[in-house]
Amino acid sequence: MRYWLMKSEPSDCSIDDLAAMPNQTVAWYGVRNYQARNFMRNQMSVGDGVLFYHSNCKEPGIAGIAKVSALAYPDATQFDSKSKYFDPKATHEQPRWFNVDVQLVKKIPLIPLDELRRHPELADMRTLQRGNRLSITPLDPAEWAFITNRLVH
DNA sequence: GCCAACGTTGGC
DNA sequence: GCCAACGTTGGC
Repeated sequence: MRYWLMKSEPSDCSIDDLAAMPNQTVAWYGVRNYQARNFMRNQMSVGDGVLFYHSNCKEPGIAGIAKVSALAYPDATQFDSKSKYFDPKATHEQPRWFNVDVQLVKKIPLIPLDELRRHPELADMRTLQRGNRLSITPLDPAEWAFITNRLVH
């Protein structure tokens, strides 16, 4: 059992969009960064905890709790020439990109980024580090516990 | 819209 | 394998 923070642009898929999906589940397609892909493909298990983070928006922060609901499988958009995520170098025999499914556990009152930054317990969180751009980052169990027990109201 | 930071690409 | 150029991310 591991814990993750996963960024989503609300203009693309917000917490409310996730809540409106069938089974409140979304395929986390479109990741085109090898480190983030490797986290999904090599390390994620069904049941892993996910903090659903709104990025690149007016109020960045944690918008909900979710979980991994399906192991990584080939990202369908890499084969779709009409998709902006199309990858001509990917084949069905040798897929390059993978995604897990993420299912909503609960929407929470937004925990803004500046609040996360105020807590010394979270000083080492990868997402808060200078220059970090990874859309998927692992969380320490202690960080997960602090956020879900202390910051979620 | 700016721009710092960082990943990727491709010529050599 | 180096590294400059370029593209993207994402907070502000």
